[in-house]
Amino acid sequence: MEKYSDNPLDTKRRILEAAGKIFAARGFQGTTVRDICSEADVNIAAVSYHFRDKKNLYFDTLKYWQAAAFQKYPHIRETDASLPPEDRLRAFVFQFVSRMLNDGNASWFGKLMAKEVIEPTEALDIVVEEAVRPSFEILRSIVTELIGNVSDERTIRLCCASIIGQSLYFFYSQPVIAKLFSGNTPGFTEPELIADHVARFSVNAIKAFAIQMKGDTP
Amino acid sequence: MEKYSDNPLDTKRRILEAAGKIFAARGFQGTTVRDICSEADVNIAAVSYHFRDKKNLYFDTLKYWQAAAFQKYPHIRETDASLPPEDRLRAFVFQFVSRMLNDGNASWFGKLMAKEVIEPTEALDIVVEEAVRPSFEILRSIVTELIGNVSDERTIRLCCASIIGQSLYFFYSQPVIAKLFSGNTPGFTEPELIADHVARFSVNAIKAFAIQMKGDTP
DNA sequence: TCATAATTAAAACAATTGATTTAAACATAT
DNA sequence: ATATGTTTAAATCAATTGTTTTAATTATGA
Repeated sequence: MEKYSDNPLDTKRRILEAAGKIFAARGFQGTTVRDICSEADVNIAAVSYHFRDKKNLYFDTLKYWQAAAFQKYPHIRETDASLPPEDRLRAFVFQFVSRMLNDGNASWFGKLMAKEVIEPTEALDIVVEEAVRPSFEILRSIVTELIGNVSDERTIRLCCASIIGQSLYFFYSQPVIAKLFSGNTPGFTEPELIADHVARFSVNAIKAFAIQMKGDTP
Repeated sequence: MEKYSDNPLDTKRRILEAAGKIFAARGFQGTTVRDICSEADVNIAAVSYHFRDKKNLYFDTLKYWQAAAFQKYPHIRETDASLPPEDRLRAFVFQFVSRMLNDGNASWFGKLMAKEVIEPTEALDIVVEEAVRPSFEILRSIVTELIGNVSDERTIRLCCASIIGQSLYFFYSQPVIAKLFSGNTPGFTEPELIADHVARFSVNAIKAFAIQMKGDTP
């Protein structure tokens, strides 16, 4: 048969790569370790040996691809704080959407995350604490600056949710949108165009909020 | 053991009820026919007898609960066209969110739909054509009226997507939001409050759009 | 070179699952 | 009431799946 891998780490990594692809496509339940091992071109026993069991492999896969996604599309930097909040919001949405929509491997984290949100397992904690919360805190600071100091915590949170919700929709619903518009979907797939729209839409909304609230509490 | 059902239709319906609950909770792959039959308190063979196989049962379950959800929360009526578009948008979002968030059985359709969107099967067609498209058309007419006749089709679609995206987020992300805010989530679970926020946020955004576009094409 | 540990291959196991089979229980009509 | 077709019960099948076992292969170090 085949020769052993040149690098002992190679087998482990090949499994993680294959697992990302297949878990992302079919979910935890829909994936068999045989599928993964076949895709990775390794023996079935390698999963038990390197990862103990399927569930642990799933955890490690999630962490592996989360790291990959955030390495390619890191959180927007603190130094960007000099920019006006409108620009920072657009940059945030762009990073957020790119991290998931990015063609190829990096998008596997987004798909894994989506499945985890819709049908949570014990791994939801990882997703929330290491991906959702950091993003949310950054967004919160942008929205807070944008809306001014006239607003309460609840309003800020709702506005953040509105922005995240829009951003996610363009990712989640790709198959639905394709069917709905018969594939004619200009502006629904390119991260730049999505970011432009979501940022503009949301800035408009929040600025009007700010004006309305200033009127409420003169 | 138990006596037979009083009504011969009872068995079939009991299976559909149980299937809705369990498919919604665990997805197609994560559900076993034994689980469903146990929950429905019927014999395993009843599934083959009444629904041919598991896949067909899943289809019928989807249709059954879709009908139930739309019976309880129908599309907003044409007669509402007399209302201003702001009010109609709020009513739309309220119906849309209630249809999914509604506690108890009716929410099963929303959960089934969410899973179908994230991990599509052959049943995605049913979801898009019978649930998504009709809703989208209604929303489109509201947004068109709201934004005025100065806008192009693409902008209208993007605004519709922003509204649907927000609405869905408050449903999809209940588990994430609960973790993120440690269960302290006022305004994130009640359909009325969600509808208030989403409608206000979106009306603000769209009206500003309308003004900006009027400036673009004088 | 040889011994020891690490890694992989191949086969097998035990449990689960979708589906079927066979016989019994039921309802309905004549 | 009896016959006929319908529905359910219980057992069984065949295939799949996660995991383990055993043996072979490779790398490493004295």
